Amino acid sequence: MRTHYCGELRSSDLGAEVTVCGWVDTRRVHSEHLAFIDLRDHSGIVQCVVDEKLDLRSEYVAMITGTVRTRFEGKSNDKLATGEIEIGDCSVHVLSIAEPPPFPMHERSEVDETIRLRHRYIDLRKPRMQKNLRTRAKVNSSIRNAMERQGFVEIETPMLIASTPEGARDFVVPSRLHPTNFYALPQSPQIFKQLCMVGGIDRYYQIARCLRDEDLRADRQFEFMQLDMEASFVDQDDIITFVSEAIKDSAETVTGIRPGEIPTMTWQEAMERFGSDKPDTRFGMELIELTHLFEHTEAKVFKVNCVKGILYPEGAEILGRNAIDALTEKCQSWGAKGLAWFRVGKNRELDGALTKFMSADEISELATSMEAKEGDMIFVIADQRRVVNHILGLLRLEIARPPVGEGGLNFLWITEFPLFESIADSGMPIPAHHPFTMPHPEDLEKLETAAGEEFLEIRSQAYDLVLNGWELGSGSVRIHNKEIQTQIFEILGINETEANEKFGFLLDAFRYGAPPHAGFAFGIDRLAALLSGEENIREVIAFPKTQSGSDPLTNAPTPLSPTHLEELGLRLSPEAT
RNA sequence: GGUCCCGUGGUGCAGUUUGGAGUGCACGCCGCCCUGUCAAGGCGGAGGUCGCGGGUUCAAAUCCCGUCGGGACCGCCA
Repeated sequence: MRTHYCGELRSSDLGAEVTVCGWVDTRRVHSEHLAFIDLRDHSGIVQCVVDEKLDLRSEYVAMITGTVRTRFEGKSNDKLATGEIEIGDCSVHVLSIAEPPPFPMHERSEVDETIRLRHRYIDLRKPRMQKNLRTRAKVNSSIRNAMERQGFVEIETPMLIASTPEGARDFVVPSRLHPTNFYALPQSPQIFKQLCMVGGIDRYYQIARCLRDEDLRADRQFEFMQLDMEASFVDQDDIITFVSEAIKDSAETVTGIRPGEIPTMTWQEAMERFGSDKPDTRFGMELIELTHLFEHTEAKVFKVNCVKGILYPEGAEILGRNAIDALTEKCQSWGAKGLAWFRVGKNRELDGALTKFMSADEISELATSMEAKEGDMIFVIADQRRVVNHILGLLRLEIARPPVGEGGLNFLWITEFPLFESIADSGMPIPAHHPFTMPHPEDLEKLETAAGEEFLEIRSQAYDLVLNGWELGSGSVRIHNKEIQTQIFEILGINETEANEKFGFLLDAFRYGAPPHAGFAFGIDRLAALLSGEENIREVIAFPKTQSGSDPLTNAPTPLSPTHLEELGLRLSPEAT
């Protein structure tokens, strides 16, 4: 139908007879003898000059044929890429009329997201969504290229699988042919990709849809896409190299700048310095160790096994009493007992509610340790080390996190995650990743001797990729050795029968010759969002769900008809209805 | 499971603190005028269950309770 896209016409097209198709953006009607119609497609906008009487309204779909010509002297518009030219002598075919859109098409004001989602097909026409979805497509494409180039083979894995007990809550699908039985939708292709390794695929990848029935957030939807990969006869460094290549390629494709070498930090260091396993390293304000200052303190609140602080530069001037109270309440809601704060005055004198319980030495050493300057604010948390790091990590973000799109792209590998995340009441450790994660080689001995809390010190060969404080993805070297696997199951309190019930087919597969293998997966929605300068992954998803998991466009989820339920052998409980 | 914020013509907002007539702004919409605009301009007009329910009050957009929807976060997401 068309000869050109609207946004592509330039002075070099002068004199050409062109046909463009698109939606009527703004129109400036002077009379029945002169009207300016801005026609829009995904490429941009072009001004069409119409000199006949036409009823062309906002969002009408039109095909316009005319001649490209320069605009009148001094009438060019430098805000438009096509601003030098216009299409004159236009003949217009209205292809579809349109009701007025339910929200403004210009992007000068934010529109309520529910309304955008209810009419997503209109929202998608806007430059923002056009740009974001095309950025996302570039990310997908460059990831595919990078993986193919590195010898990875794209394998598709099933969506209807068996539910496994570990991990996130499954979405389930009732089986018509096997009443009383259910499929689960995959939380990830984890087990299948390991089976691919046993199957000699050597290097597997997939841009995979994953589903988890957990509460939604700005960076979490029920369904999301991951670059999922696994490789045989490789170690952690190989995986980091493979994934870094794909990440750098996609960032370069979008931004035009290739990121430098991605730094690595151990989990331990991340927790101590940033209070998070996904530190946002775009800004400092690191956690400072203060425990040793208060070994002999009289101040009750500091008589605990860990005291740390953060320094908010010029915070004393920025934060009033109300703001401090609000931060204190936040910290308490996160699980802190309280928040100690000190305003820094002249000569590093400290002013705060707790100074009267502290010795002069403690006060001056606190100010010195924090490298405080006049006008700064010191925040201190005292508690169990885990709690202190966690709360200060959250507080640091609350106070000083830069907006998305500022501070560059700080990719970061976090390595040496602990093998176990906590100890259950039963005394059994709970795995931090999954039970096939290979322990750190230096900690294999500890695995045999550890008891109680000591288990938490055992490191694993699990690693995360972080970008600007978002967890992009995680992976690990897997256990392929039967002895170690048995040992892990023993520690976790999973006996052979139970192990076979839960992961039988994987363990079966491993009996027939499993290569050493390792893998990774990272979230494409999150990567695409951050590369698009969006702080919400819904902005890079064509048809996302709301925080409560509903879709204002299709009204999903909806009830099933009684017939439908009956066919599936399902009956709704009275409490649920 | 929990904390916090928002809900006012089609859209975005002000009004809520301190109760007093659906009061206001911008955009959009409809009609008329207008031959160089580009967020066109001028004149006129239509459009409201102040999310919903209950309570307090002579009187509720405003105060109280509940509820629904949306958003941010904690928990959760091996």
